[in-house]
Amino acid sequence: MSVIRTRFAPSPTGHLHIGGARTALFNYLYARRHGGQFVLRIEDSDRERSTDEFTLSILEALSWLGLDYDEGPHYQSRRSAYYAEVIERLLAGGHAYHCICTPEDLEAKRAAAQQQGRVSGYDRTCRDAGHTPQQGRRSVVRLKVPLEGQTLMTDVIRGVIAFENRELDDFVIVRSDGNPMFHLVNVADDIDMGITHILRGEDHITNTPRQMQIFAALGARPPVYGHMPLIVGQDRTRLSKRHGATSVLAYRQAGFLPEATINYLARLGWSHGDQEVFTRQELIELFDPGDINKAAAAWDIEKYSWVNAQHMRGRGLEELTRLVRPQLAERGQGGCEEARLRQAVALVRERARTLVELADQLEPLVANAITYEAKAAEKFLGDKECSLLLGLCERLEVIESWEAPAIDAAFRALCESQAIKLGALAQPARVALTGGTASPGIFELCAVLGRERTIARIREACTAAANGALPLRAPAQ
RNA sequence: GUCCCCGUCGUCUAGCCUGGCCCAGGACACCGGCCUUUCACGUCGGUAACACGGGUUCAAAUCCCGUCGGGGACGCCA
Repeated sequence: MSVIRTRFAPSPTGHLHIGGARTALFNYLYARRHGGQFVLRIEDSDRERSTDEFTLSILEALSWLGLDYDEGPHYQSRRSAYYAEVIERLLAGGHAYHCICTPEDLEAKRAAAQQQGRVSGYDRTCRDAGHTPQQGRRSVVRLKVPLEGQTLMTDVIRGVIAFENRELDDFVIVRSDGNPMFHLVNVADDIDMGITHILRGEDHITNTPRQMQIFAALGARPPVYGHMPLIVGQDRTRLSKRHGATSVLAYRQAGFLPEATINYLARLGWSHGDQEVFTRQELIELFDPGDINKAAAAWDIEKYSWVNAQHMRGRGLEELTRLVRPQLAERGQGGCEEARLRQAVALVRERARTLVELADQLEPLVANAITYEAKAAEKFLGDKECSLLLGLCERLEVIESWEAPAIDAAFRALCESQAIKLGALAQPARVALTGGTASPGIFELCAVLGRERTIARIREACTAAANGALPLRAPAQ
């Protein structure tokens, strides 16, 4: 049994998107699962649309996801000599021919064919014309696909799929400018790089028989194919910007962890019994293309968030603190001392699903100045509440050890003396300290904030409220 | 239009190949109870699906046929 080799072959015409990331992931998992190799190949054969910027972005996204490759990146733009050789072989072997039909002619024929309900492919005008390249005449090279018979593809996900060869047209493999095209370079490279298995999107199903014809013409054995279901939006149409971010790196920005991302991506179309949360190692051990589903899967940010929360829980306090720092820094709150930040993280970690949410909740705990939700302030920072809060401050000042139990006791003592429920004091205190009505437990909150800060913030809030000078913020949605 | 793929709760899915254990299981979301100083977390419970129609069979989500619906591909893009 030879070594399994898979590949990811993105075209650098955009950032790595969700679908591409899952393709890369499955090929990576399959290679790792079987002790094979995972090859990265940049398909930049479209010089017009490929850019270095996108290549770098794709590389960065793969690195963030931890999809490390054993070989590459290979760049198609640097392999012209090899392709020229392959083209020559096809031409010499009578498997390809020069075609001098003009784009305008083809356009007209296509339109006519579609209108009449015929196969809209090339009508093979030049197939047996024996044209040779000539000075001053533009020609493309087409593959000579058999006119009869079938091309059978065995798909590991869908079983055998049969295509009538007459439905395949003599597609272009070399442009008139001499540059080889997708089908040709894709297959030529898969042969040269010894690729044994290809998992790719369902949108390639109809490309596969064409590519298999190139393998046949070159006398090479095609790899094992598996066509994965597409990832679609909630409305079941192809995923696009209007369904939310499609770029993987945008989700890093949104505070998702790479482990959670590959976990969720893997579960889109693949499953292992009832298990929902997987570590990278588990995915490698359990992945089997035979378990991939056939129907398209809808992208669901809610479930992704839940998976992310699960993975955040698996992280240690120290690591979570390290991960959230950049998020805080972006808001100008990166300077918090380590010990205090760590305490704050411990306090809010259970209530955040992403690093961004974590930073949101951390802000009142680490920032020097906060803003207030108008509605909350109006309801909980009236004169009556403020006098209560000022009374609280007096009690807080004399607490011996500034820790949650003692703070708890001070709150309760005041409530008892005023014959009010704890909530009647805790809620105003919460609003004064965080600017909103939702937060971690108030005693722990005070403890992390520190005595000075707690008392100062309450007093400032009361003064500002009395003067109608509270800095307001837009309500959280 | 032609070719190809797909069709289990709103969503991700288990089950389908090897019919009975499935008046269909889990998860997200949603609704309600508990916990509680708020919001979360947690916990307990609930609503909710085999696209439709024919077969085959003692028995079908599972096998066969058809219908309908959705998606993809039809480029000198990849």
